[in-house]
Amino acid sequence: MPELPEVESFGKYLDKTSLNKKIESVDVKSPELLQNIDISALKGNLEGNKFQFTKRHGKYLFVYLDNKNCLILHFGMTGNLKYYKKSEEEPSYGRFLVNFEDKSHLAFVDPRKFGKINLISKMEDFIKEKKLGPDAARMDFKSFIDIFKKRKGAIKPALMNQHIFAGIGNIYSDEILFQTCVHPKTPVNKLSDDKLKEIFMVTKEVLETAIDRNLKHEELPDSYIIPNRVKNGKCPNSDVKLETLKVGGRTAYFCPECQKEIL
DNA sequence: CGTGGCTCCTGGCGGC
DNA sequence: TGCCGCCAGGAGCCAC
Repeated sequence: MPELPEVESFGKYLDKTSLNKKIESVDVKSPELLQNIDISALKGNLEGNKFQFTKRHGKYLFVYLDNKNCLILHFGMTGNLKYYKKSEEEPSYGRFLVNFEDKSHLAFVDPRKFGKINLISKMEDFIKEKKLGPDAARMDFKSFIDIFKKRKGAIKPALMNQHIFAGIGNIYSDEILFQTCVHPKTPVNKLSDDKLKEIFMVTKEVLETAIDRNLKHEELPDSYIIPNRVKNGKCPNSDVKLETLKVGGRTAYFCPECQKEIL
């Protein structure tokens, strides 16, 4: 699930449910998710304090505490947040539970345990340490063009590379390439300036649309490839059967008619 | 620099 | 039904 638009939604969900409540206790059920901190230090930072506000960078959610430190959540492939009021509603695969004084709870749910939890005092330090590029929803055209003009490899892995721009993953990169009629293996240096500009514009638009629809719990537009990104799925424009390819180790779905390979 | 392969972990699905 | 292999919206590491 969690690429940039989903993480944006998780942030809004946390804002809506869990800010300014005193944290009574914390249950770390899967300590292996903790990266730069141990259980007691995490408890020491959270217990007795409150979540104040959230920020997002790429696929990371930064949850600021009133002690100025910041809890950092990464959702891996299957991470999610679940707020609930009664302990019998505790979800399966809750790896990390925050128990508030008002007896409600926020669970970090993650069946596959690819999620990661960090605690740090400065968001900027973390971004630097992880070498994350600018957030894809906030990138500007000039930096986009400067970076992509120098690239040589395939476009899809470049879009997914968190060191270039952060937030785009396998699913949304497929959408961006579908909307711009670009084959996922196209080398970046074979794309015209106009095409690069189009990719930039469409990236912004796709991310904004997905964020908007996520928040409203609405489906993506019918013209999108994502809802058709299933076995035997068809191109929403032509009814042609979608094909798959391994690109950068991930499965790309694309329309062989709309997205011709440039050789 | 860029790519491909492997790893972490768990559940769901299709095939035999 | 049971078992097996494969796949899954992430990302770090290593070898070429």
